[in-house]
Amino acid sequence: MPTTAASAARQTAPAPAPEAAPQSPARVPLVVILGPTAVGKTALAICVASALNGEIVSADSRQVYRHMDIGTAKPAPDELAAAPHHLIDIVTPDQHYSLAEYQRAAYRAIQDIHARERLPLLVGGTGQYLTAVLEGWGIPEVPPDPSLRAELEDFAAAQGARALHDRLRAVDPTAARRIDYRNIRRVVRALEVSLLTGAPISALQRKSPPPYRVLQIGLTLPREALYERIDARVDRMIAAGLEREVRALLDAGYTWDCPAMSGLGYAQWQPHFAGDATLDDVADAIKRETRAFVRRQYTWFRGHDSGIRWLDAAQTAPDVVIGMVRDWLNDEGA
RNA sequence: GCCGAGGUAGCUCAGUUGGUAGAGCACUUGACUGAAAAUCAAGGAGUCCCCGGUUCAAGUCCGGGCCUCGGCA
Repeated sequence: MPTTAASAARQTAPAPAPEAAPQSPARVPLVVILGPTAVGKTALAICVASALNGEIVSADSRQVYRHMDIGTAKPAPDELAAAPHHLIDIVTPDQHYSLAEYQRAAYRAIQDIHARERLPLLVGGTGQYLTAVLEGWGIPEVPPDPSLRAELEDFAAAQGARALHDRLRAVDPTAARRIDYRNIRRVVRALEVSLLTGAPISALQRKSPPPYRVLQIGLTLPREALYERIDARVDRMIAAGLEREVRALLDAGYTWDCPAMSGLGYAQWQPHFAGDATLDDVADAIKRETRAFVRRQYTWFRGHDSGIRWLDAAQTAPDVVIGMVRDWLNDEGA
């Protein structure tokens, strides 16, 4: 059971090793390993963590869910055991998890690791999560209000997306200008903040960067090679029993409208279980949508690149990265 | 061999009474502050199977050819 292995790994608190311990208490060193899905971040991060007394803080919006192991490409039990991991398997698939909760948990995990005199590694492909942590986004303190959201969505369905957007423009013209009226989800969120606080969301969005000294390593591959890796990985997931995993989730009572079920590798099974798609259709859909997803990831990284050192995953041995991180740690204070 | 259907964007197809082509998906790109593996937007792309004919004008009509699929032999 991967869940147990993960829990065990999380609870293990290895003895501090002074070798890589940061000397400056004021500035927490943070190594970030980011990149598109399937590029090989997990394996690299574990090598670096093992070599440099590190602990991994996952920045993956899907690996937070328990019982979703194959489809989220969660680290295997032996990988979880090889280095402490945080923010994996922390909620059930029917729970709503959010950016704000992630950001808080990530800051706490990074502080804790630093307090243990170990090296925090922030590793993942969820660009928004990474950026919110690194840039210190001040996320408006307005938790989602499901009934208000439903009400606003119904309004859009009845009156049209334009009418909903008009309501936003009336209370928050700045946000209205930035959000496409057809993107109902974002219009709803902006309105939600306005209606619940009386303040426009655009006025509440601030940044206060955390006191970290950051090394960002971006792992990348040529598009074609990455697509091939994705196709192979999807085939492997299916061979490893992805269908069984999805069925088990449904049998456990989790429904298609659970937030976790919208993820790649899960949502694509719905037509198959309804009898409208073959297994090949499902595999094709997962591959196709994963390829589209990596393009979105690159768009995010390109637009939020504050000094990412990009490395070709096929041409960079883990030792090279370990050396790079070690040099960077030794440069501290220089 | 005969009968029928069809050959239009990478794929599946739509193209109204003839006026030099569209849709979905793919592909590429962009947005993104409590659903983000979500959600939304933009863009490039086609010798309309080939040859000939009718016409001011043919993806569209006529003739011939090639190819694919189905049925019958």
